[in-house]
Amino acid sequence: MTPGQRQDGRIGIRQVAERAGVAVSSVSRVLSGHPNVSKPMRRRVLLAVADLGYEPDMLAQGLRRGATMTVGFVVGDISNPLLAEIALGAETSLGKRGYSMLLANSQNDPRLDARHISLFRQRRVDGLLLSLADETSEATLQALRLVLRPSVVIDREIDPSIGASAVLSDHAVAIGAAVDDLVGAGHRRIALVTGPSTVRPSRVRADALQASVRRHRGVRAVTRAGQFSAEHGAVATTQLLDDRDPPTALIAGSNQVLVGVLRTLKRRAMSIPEDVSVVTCDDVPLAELMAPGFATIHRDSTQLGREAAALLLRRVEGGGPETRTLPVKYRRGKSVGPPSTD
Amino acid sequence: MTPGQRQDGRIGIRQVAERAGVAVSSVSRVLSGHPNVSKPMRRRVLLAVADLGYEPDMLAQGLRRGATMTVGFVVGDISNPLLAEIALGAETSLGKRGYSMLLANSQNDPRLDARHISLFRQRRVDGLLLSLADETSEATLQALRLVLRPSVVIDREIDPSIGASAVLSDHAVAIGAAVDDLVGAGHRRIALVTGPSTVRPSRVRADALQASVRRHRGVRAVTRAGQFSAEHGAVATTQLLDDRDPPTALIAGSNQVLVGVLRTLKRRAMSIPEDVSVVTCDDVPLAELMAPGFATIHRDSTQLGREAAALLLRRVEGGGPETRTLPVKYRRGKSVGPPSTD
DNA sequence: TAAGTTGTAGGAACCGTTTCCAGAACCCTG
DNA sequence: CAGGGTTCTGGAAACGGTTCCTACAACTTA
Repeated sequence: MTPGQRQDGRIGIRQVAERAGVAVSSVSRVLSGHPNVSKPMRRRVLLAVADLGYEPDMLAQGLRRGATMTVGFVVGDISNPLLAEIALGAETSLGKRGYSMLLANSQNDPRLDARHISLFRQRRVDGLLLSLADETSEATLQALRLVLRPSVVIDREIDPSIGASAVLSDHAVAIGAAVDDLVGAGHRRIALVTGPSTVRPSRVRADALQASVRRHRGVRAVTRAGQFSAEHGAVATTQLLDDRDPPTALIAGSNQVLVGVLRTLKRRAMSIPEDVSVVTCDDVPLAELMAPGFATIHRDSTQLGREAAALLLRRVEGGGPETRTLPVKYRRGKSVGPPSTD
Repeated sequence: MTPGQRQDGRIGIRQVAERAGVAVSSVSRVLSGHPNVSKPMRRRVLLAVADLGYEPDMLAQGLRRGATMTVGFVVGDISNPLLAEIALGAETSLGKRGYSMLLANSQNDPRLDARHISLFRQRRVDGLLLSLADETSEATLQALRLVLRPSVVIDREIDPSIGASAVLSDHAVAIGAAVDDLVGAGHRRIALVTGPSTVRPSRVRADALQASVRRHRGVRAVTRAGQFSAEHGAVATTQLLDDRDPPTALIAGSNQVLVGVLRTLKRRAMSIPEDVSVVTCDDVPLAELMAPGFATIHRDSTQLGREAAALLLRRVEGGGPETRTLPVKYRRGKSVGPPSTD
C-alpha cells in the first residue's frame, strides 16, 4: 500500500501532494498564495487539486492558524424582525469576507448570553457580535472578559474595560423630530411607552423626550418604561389613558409595544389619529405595508448589521475599539393629526 | 523552563495534566467521561481543571473526533419571520443537545445555496438544515451529493438519491378547510395567489385548492402562481379583480403576497370582508395582532424548526432518512364573510 | 573562480485534542 | 501463591493542515 493512501475516500493535502509529486508543504504554499513558489509547481499542484476535487479542511486550518474565520452572533431573539435584519446584514457582510456566522439565541436571558459567549470561546470564534439581553449580568461581563476576542455590541453601552466596539443608533434626534411634529400638530401631552429604563434605546429615548419637550412651552411628557412586550404596551396605554389628564399622543418603543398599544386603543374604540396620535419605533417593513402611512421612527437595521460586521472585522484585523452611531429617521405619517378636542 | 509551559496564557490539556501530575490521556479520559478512571484520578483532574479554569478547544476536539457538534443552516431569507422562527426553533433544540448552528443566508439564490453547502462541508458540519431557494439548481444537488453529511430539507421535495430527511407542512388539509369555510359563507369563485408553481408549498396548495373545489358543486378556483413577493401579490390581485367574473375570495400564499393583495384592495377602496374575503397563509404573530381576527392558514413554525432539528439529530446519530409532515391549521376569522352581491 | 544572495523545495515540528496500545497494578480463584 | 483476568495509567500516534528551518540550486558580485 502506497504511503499516502487513506482508508476512507476523503482526500487531503497529502493525496494532492502525492498526485502532483511534490511535498505537502509545497501544496500548502500554493494554496495559501505564498509568494515563493515557481510557476510549474503552481501549475502541477492546481492541476492535482482540480483532478481530485480537493477542498481544504477549515477545521485543521483553524487549529493551526489560530483563526477560524468564524464569528459568533449572540442575539436576544432572532424571531424579532429587527434583529433578524441585523443578522442578515451582518451575515452578508461577513460572508463576503470569507467569514461564517454562528448564531445563538439567548431568549433575552442574561445567563444564556453568558453561556453562549463562553461556548463561542471554546469554538475559537475570531470575534463576537452581541445583541444582548435587556439586562447585562455580571456573568456576561465576566464571560466577555475571558473571551479575549474582539467584540461589537449593538445598541448597548457596556463597561469600557471590556474594550468592545459599539454600533449605536441615534435615537435622540429622531425623537426630537417626532416631538416637534407632534407639538406642531398641537399636542401638549406626549407619552412614550417603551422597554426597561436600564437598556440603552429606552433610556436614550426617554431622555431625548424630556429634552425635546423642554424646548417647547407648555408641553409635558411622560415615559412608561417596562418591557418590550405587547403586555406592557397594553397595560401602560390603559393606565395612561385613564389618567386625569391623558396624553393625546403616544410613542411606542417597539413593534411589540405597538401591538399592545393598538390592542388597547381598539378595545376602547379609539381611532388613530382622530382620538389619539401614534408614532412607532423600529417598524418592520411588513407592518409598514400593512398599516401604510404610519408615522415611524425608523432605522436601517440591515445597515446596522453591516456596520457591526465592518467594525468587528476592523478589530479582528488589529484595529482598536470604535463606537459608531448610525442615523435614525423620523418619518411623518397619517397616524399623527391634531389632538382631539373633548 | 518546565516542559508544559506556553508562551501565551492559554491553558490546554497539557497544563491541566502537569498541574494534576498525570498524563494528558488521563485528563482527556476524565473529561470525556471514559468509564475506566479511578476516583482519586478523577478528583485530581477535576480539581486542576477548576483551578486553571480550563475549557476544551472544540476545534481540536472536532478535528480528532471527526464530529464538530455544528450544523449548518442554509436559509433563503432570515429576515422572513417565518424562516426566522424556524431558525429559532431549530437553534434552541440543537443548543440543548450541545450543537451550535452556522447560519448562511442565500438570498433565495440557488447559486448561493450551492456555495454555502460546500462551504459548510469544508467546515465539517455534522449536518445540514436546508430551507432552499425557490429553485433547486443542479449545482445545489451536486453540492449536496458531495457533502456526505445528513441533511434535512424544509418544505421541499428533493431528489431521493440525496438521501435527505424532510419536514413538510400539510398545506392540503388546511386549504381544504379554508375552502369549506369560504364555500359555506357562500363563495363560488376562489382565487389563490402564491409563489412559483415549482416550489412545494405553492404546488400543494394549488392542487389542494382544485381538489377541494371539486368536492363542491358550482364552485370554481383559480391559482395565480408567481413569486412570493408583494409585487406579485399586487399584480395578480389587480388582474384577478379585473376579470369579467372576478373571485369573491382570495387566499394569499405568504406574508409578502398578502401585503400586495392588501395594497391593491386599499387602492381600489375595497374592504374586507364586505367587498372581498381574504385568507392568508403563514401569518406572522405580529401581523395577526395588528390585524386581529384575520382568517389564516397557520403553522407552528417554531415547532417546524424543532422538528427539523430532531430529524437531523436522528440522522446524525445513525438513523435513516425520514419524512415528517406537520399539521397546518385553518383558523376562521373576521376577514371572511358572505360574498358581495353586486 | 570563490563567496555571497536569492528563490525554491522538502522535512519535520506543531496546533490541542483523542484513542490505540502496551504495560503496571490489582483482584480473584484454583 | 501462581496464573489469568480486570481495571487503570502513560506514551505515542493520529486528525489535516501550516510554517519554521534547512538545503540545494541558480544567479550575482567581487
